Amino acid sequence: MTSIKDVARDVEMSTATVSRALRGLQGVSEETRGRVMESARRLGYVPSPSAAGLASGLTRTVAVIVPRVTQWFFAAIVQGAEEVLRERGYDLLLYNLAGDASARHRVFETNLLTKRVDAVLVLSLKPSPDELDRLLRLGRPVTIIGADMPGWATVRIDDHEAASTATQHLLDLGHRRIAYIGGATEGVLDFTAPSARLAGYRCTLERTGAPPAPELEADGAFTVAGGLRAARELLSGTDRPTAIFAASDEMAIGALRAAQELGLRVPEDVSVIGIDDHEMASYFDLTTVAQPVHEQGRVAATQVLAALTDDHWHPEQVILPTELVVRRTTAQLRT
Amino acid sequence: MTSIKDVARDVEMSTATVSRALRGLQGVSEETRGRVMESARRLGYVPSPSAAGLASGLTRTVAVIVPRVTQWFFAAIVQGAEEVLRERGYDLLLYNLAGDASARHRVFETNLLTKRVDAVLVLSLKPSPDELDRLLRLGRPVTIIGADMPGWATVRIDDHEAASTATQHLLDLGHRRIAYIGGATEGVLDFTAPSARLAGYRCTLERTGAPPAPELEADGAFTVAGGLRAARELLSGTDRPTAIFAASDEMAIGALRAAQELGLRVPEDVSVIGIDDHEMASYFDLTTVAQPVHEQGRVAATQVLAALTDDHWHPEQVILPTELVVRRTTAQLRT
DNA sequence: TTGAAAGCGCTAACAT
DNA sequence: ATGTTAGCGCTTTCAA
Repeated sequence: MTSIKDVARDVEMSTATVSRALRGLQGVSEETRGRVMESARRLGYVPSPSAAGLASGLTRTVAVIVPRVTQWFFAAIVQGAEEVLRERGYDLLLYNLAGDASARHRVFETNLLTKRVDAVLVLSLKPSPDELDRLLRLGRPVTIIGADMPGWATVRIDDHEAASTATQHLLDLGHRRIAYIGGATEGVLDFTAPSARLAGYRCTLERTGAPPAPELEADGAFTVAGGLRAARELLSGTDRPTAIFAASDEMAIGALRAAQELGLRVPEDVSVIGIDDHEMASYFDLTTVAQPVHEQGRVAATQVLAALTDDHWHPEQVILPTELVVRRTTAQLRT
Repeated sequence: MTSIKDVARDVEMSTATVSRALRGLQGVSEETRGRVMESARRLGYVPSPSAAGLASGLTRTVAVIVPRVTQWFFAAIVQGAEEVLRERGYDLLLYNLAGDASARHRVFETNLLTKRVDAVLVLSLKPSPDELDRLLRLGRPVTIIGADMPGWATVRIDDHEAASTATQHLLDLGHRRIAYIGGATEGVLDFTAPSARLAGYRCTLERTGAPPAPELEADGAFTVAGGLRAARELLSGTDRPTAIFAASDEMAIGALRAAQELGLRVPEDVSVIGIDDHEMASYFDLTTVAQPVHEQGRVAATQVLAALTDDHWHPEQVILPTELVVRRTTAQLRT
């Protein structure tokens, strides 16, 4: 393996100069840089990240902690983050918790990340106080995506508002019995969105004078299967809701399925709206409140990289806009 | 930052012994190991992967090169691989090409990976001869998933057979005008599955005496949108096919959509079958040839780790079984 | 603009 | 079972 030393010998210069030339630092004459680059190429020089990391304390690697890569939403954020990291020459270390508490424990509790990454991106997880403490002690930039964590750098949408938009859309269509399918407001993969969305739903309903009814609120675990189960329950009782607001498109898709199973037509018999604008949403004709998923990944990555370079940077809370996308699963209430 | 040296000083032993104790090597008395562990914990010792990597030449990191994480199929494989890597204490470096030729170039051409990872997993990509050459010169275990590359360690399904199963299912239902939606057999994100599946389709048709008709073969680019476009075309002509076999579930979902747009009922007017058993397949009632996606990731990861530890290991070609899953998008031909 | 030299934190070969 | 001793390949003062 040819090292910086071989190149130095080849161009008859010190390794220090070669290192500087290779990294594009200033204070190297153009002629020298040219000779170094040429020699490096000719000798097939490949830098050693381990050696650079050991010497500089920087790894040019960012950890991304994700609840489940198999969920389109998370994968899209990862993709966004990867793009900007790659552009800037950073590598992405993926930690997929996949609903596994021990995986979560391993990533947060052991100081696994300490000397391994320059920054951390946490997706849609609400770290516990203890976990936050460990993240803080990493002494590295951390950005949290999709959760509201005051004092931390975050990138998210206004979940309360998004839920409000969805609920209001149904109200505007004349619906009054509006069910809500959400998710546990705490647990292994908890984040702050579920509670904010639930609150947005309740608030908006209350403004109409209609008090939220507990029997209209169900847990769909933010999965298609969960949404299916929840909607089955909601729709099979007597006095069923005329509309369902699911806090995620996947749950909404489950709800569509439940309606179909029960012989209910959408939107004639029941309207359904979700949040996300999932890649499959348009194929289900799903009305939804779209959020810029991919973009959240890009912004978060940009943010940690800025923290890494800017001398005095301080945590920022970015809130990205959402937009109501009306398709064909919501319609005027039939009287 | 406390290092191995601090622990050595604390327990009054050499760094070599501490290193051995920490790594669980044999040749360390139980008493010593205990004291070292206790001291390490007490001092808040965190190992430095860079230092270990530099000294040992091993990074305990595996690169996973994926066409697009946002596609469920790839994400599921990544998840499978991540599980076994994590169990064994390896980290996963994600390289997402996302249809970007320059990203592909960057990963393969520059020797980015050389001193960075211990092994490489390549998903559903057919490396060019030049790329294969570079992979080979990494001198590291490489496993290719979803492509048929003789001489290399691979994990995949029998694509020819899977396509045959799907086609035969349609034939068994009485269909004769069976269209095929596949994907380019070369390009930036090419792999060997498209051609094998096309061949399986053609072969099976030929056995019935029906020569494959070029006008029944379309390109759906392995995406929902592509499948939609292709099926629109196929279904709007005169003498339209009575069944469509899409080489992936996503394209099949697009085909379902096209049928719906054109006012055709599935399966009464047209049968549709896919390959994969995508997580959304059951919600579309899609008949498909299921493949063990997650498992392919696990097997591939297990394979490279074995290559890393076994003294004399040689590349193996693992073929995982597929299974016809009949749902409600295929039915007997109506005469 | 360049060089000398120390050292980042660990592993591994060789001793004992 | 434990210690000694070289590095691994790079970055980073400090000097020139």
